[in-house]
Amino acid sequence: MSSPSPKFELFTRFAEVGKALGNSHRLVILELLAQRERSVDDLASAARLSVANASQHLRLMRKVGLLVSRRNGAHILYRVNDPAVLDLVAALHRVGERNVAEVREIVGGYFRERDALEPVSRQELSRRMRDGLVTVLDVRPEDEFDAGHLPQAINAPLRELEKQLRDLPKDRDVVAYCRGPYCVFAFEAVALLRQHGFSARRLEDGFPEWKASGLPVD
Amino acid sequence: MSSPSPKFELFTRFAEVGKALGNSHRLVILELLAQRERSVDDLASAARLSVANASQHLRLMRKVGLLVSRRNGAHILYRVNDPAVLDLVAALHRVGERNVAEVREIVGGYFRERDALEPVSRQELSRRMRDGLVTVLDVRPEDEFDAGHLPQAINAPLRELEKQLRDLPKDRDVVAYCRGPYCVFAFEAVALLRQHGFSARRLEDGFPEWKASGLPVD
DNA sequence: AAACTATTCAACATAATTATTGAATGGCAT
DNA sequence: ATGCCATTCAATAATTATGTTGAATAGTTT
Repeated sequence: MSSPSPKFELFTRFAEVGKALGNSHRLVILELLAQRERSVDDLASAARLSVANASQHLRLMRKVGLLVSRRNGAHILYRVNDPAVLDLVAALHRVGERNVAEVREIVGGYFRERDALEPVSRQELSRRMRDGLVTVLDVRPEDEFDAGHLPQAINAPLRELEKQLRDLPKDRDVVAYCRGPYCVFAFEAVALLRQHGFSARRLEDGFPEWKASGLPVD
Repeated sequence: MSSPSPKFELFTRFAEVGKALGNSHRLVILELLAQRERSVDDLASAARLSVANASQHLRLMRKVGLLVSRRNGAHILYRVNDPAVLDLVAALHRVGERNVAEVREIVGGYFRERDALEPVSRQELSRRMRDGLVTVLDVRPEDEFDAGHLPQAINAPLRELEKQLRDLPKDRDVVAYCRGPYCVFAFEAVALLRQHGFSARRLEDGFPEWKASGLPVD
């Protein structure tokens, strides 16, 4: 344990990964990239960052192994390549959610009031989909839907959801999902659906978690 | 997503947890506290930090929910209270190990050369312990052993291992473990045991992982 | 080859983190 | 109460992170 031991150097590398997770903009980018591959300027506008700044964040995350990139024509596309990264982000969210007092307030004050009912678990939704008893609604933007979604899911981005309501069968429960457990789209969609008389709940988390757990995707 | 949305604030909290993981000294402290509860000055000397500095690191980790503390007489004792934190640290190590190129070099250059054989998995060790075919060696310091260890394990801190060698049966395999997958003690112990003619391997990870996976402890 | 475009780099100002020092707090024991 | 000890706080200096700007690069398209 004297001077920089090999073990301490390892821990220094691990700490670099931690540092890379230590910025909210980067966590937003990570969530976006958990949905699908995206180019730098695409990400920059989605995360409301300058291109140069987004590029720097991306470079850092690639350096510590959270992301990989490839060239496609004029664009450089980044993505999350390692399922272990999704585990890591999920674990981070879990600890954050459970333990940070202020987070509890935000979760309680904003999210819970829009979702009196408990969310649906992946297993439960999977079972009810087999029985054909449920309408599955993907409320993410169309591009993310196209890059992969739950089987039988209907894409209904929030802005267009109101128009699509008439096409949904009223006699079936609706389960809405989006990017992940803290994605506001699903909460808003459930609120809107209930206003219009639907029996609606949200999936406990989002598409990346569904896919990572080995359940089928289209 | 306009201005500080509730979701972005949540991500800011998550990022604070990430930041707390973004320092190698704090990761060392976390590993120590994954073994057992410890006081501030105890930790400070174990991690080779000043007391004031250790106190600051501990306060930060407590703030974001990685640690909790309680008073015991004149001392304040810190510990890891939430199993989700162990998951998080494990996920961090996994990503770091898999993806950071320099880590691979360190692992390859230092650890692997001391451990030609593959480590033993928890399941394998558990099975062989049931069959009574193996000597289990806990090479952590005595205080950590006393706070909890694998059933039937013999405590042999590295410094005393050489003296204890004569008491170990030579006809049985030895499996050594310590604090976690990157704890040097187990590597050193295996090297020493092999020098003395034992058939020795190390457990793939350490005591906290064993305990967290629900296996029995003494 | 030239013009174009997406991305990265470099330099900078600002802000945050880190470790140190020494002082302050607040239980505990005499 | 008084002194003692472990811990925390406050102030500081050095280091590192962040986001902007504008320029450089490198690959594509015309």
